[in-house]
Amino acid sequence: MNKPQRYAPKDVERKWQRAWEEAGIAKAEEGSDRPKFYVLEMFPYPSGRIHMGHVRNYTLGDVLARYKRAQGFNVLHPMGWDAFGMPAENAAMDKGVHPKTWTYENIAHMKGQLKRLGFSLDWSREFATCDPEYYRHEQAMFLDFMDAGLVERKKSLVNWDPVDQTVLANEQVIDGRGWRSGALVEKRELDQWFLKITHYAEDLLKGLDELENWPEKVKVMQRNWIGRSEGARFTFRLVDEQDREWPEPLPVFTTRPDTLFGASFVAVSPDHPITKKFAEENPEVAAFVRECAALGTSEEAIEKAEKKGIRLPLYAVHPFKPDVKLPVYAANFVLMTYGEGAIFGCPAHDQRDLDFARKYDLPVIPVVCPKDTPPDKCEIGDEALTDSERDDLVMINSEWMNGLTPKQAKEAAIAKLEELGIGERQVNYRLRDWGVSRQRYWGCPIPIIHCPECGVVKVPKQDLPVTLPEDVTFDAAGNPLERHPTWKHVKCPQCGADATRETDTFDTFIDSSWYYARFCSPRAEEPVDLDKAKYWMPVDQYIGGIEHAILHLLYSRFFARAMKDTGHLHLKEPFAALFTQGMVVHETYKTESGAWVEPALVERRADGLFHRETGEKVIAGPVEKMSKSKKNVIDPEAIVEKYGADTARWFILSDSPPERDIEWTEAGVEGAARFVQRVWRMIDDIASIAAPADISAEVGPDALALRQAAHRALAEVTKDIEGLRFNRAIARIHELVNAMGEAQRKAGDAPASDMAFALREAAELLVRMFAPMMPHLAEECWQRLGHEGLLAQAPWPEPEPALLKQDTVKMAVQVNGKRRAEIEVAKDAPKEEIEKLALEQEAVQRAVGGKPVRRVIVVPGRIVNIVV
RNA sequence: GCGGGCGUGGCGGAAUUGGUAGACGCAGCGGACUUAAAAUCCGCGGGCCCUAGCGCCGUGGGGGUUCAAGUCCCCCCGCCCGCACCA
Repeated sequence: MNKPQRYAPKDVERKWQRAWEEAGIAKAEEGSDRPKFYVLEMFPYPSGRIHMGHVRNYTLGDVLARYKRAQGFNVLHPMGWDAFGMPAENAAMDKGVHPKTWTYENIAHMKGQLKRLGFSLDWSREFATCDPEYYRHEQAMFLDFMDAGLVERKKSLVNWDPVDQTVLANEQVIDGRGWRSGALVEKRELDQWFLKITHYAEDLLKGLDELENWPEKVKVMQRNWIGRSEGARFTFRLVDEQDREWPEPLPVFTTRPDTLFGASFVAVSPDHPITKKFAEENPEVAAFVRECAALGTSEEAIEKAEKKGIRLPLYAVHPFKPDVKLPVYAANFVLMTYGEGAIFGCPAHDQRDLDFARKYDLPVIPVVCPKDTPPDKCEIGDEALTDSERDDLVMINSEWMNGLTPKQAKEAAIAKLEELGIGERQVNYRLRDWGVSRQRYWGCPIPIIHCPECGVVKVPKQDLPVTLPEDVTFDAAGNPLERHPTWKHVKCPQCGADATRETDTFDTFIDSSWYYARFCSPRAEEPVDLDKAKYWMPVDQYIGGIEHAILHLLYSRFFARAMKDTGHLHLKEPFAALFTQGMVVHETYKTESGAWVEPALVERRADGLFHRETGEKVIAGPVEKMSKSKKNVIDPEAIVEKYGADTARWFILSDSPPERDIEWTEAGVEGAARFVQRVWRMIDDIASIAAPADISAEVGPDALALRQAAHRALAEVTKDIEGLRFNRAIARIHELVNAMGEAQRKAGDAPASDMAFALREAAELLVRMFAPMMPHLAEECWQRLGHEGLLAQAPWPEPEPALLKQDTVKMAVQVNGKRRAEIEVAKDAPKEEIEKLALEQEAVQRAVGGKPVRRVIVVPGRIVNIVV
């Protein structure tokens, strides 16, 4: 046998990548009548370099894309760039690079990295969201959304960074300070654009039930986020301390109208108009409002804040008992943004109300009581009785509702409120409208002009896109669009008067809320070519990180609905199946002085870990998500350089199921690299054996066993890929390679013709089944095996049914549930025969020990259990 | 607090509908080859025991259902994630 050459991934991979590109293997076919499969991974932000999370994400998608292609599907597997966002502006401020330059350079670099990983992406459909050619459609759709009543402009409180002169997202406020400037963040009221996602609250909630191939976890998170609750809205009559009627009645929302007879106070939000009114004339109320506002910024403060309130000189008249007047408070735990910003307090049956009542010495009147407790014994201590669904509860102290269950009482109370004409049944949602205005440069300009005469005017569609000016500066705080000398000064398209452009840009989440649809027709004159979308949409498999469980995925579902209602799309649910992959994690390292050390600088010696350069002792810390701050980052480019793309792909698919976190280890990668070499040697070896093209001669037992192993592995791997269980598929492939190695060894240098055939057949099947995971190695092996043409274009093999059938099966024999022997029987052997054979076993006889056999359970193909 | 998930060797993880627990990989140990090393190949590998067996125990803990439980039911413990004053 000639000495096999080491497989050299670097040259080989480049060669096949070029071949694939020339053959256009990844190009989705237009106008095809084949069934389609749209596999999409969340597109990356072009931060500069790809990271291991990308490698995992895109490898998962690529395996599926290649597999589906081989299965005969017309596969759409596109890639683009989520290219607007803050880091580009930060780079501009830090390094003086223009955001556009920075972004497009990053894209070019990362595209090269993705290509070197061998992902079969249809690059002809590529776009970046910062291309005017992309965002002009976003602007056009926004105008259509306006016409459809899905856009609103209103004042809203924002986090304002006084140093950077910009609005911050909640996530960018850390302990009340701006994450970049460190300045104390202020609440400011600004005019903002909103998309009315609440219009679809019910539909977004209901739609979740249809998404069978979404993780339950994500659906639950979205359900909670939408936060539907059923209850009643009604109004209190208010009177002042002189018993004079207050001009405006006070609306409140409650989910517990059944507990109305237990009400002992009414509370409004510190931001409520009533509170504000009293704050104007009463300094104590004003102080209280300020105190609450100050507390509002830090999340921890909210968590631990004590229930606090201040009396307002008002009383609320109980709707069912006109002679009862409830004191009105402004209270810190009542949110202006939910419901009506006002509540009635029923201390006996709500924990917050109870805490509040104990503090201010308000009555606690139980109105719900367990059936078996006498009403006069029903007392509330420090814990409110909040249950209302239990059937063993009855209403007490509630006049005409006494004796009803809380459930019945809810209905009765609502009916009464309706009869009195002061309230009705209402459904409330936690979901708020989506504020999309950002005071930033590097985003999609909002296509609006403010005219002193005409007010808000839409930019006419023929004037789109409103493009970003490129001659901007980043040397001052604030929005560069705001201070640009000319950009914002325009004539009103309606009356021609001097007017100003909207200088806010869109939240970048808008960009990613419809890109999946654009990929169907990336160069269309319309946002989406409906004919194309009708073929390609929905995305059959969407893959990405769990961190987008709510925002991106909910916004996308909203956008699809809004697009449908404005004629830009034909369906409501863009992603038929969702897969959320786990993170790539790595051990962390620190020196004894506490400095983080990157893995590349850690040297493993017999007596511990040491810093490669300084020689310091290094301590291994917990395994955590790769992050720059902890320096536990492995650069994919270095891995590809050292081991090749296939090794990286193989390792990241091995061991851990894709939905779980995977630990990146040097040893693991080495193992994957060894496997690549082993496979190559084996294929090279088998390729040099002359094998018959057909097998008409007698097949011996060894050859048959190998054939069966290969075909079974194929069947298993096919199932596993189909179910995205790539770690299992890989285990099956390892098993086949082990079996082949054994057969090879047994057969020696000159195998008989039946074995030669079996080896070659196994080799070909092996190569074809790992091809989606290690496509370069597969092509090289395919060629070595004498094939012409690309494996990437070959169909998926099918196992021969005859070889999947087993003639005999091994069955365990248990006595009283304990395994005592194993028998081999014909697969279709009758139960009686199996039973007889089992009882004949020596070990079984010993275990039975002459005791009478009470029962024998035979599960054909699985087990025999003898009960004595 | 509410909701979701998880708990299996030294580690990552397999295990069909309840049917031989620990597939496969990593690390480890032993051996072959070699002057030596690397590479490669082969083998071993849950725990316990002065009883080494035809033994006993074993999937976070306790109980239950069953001929049979990692898997189903009840209770408890621990960990991870999400939401959190939502009336």
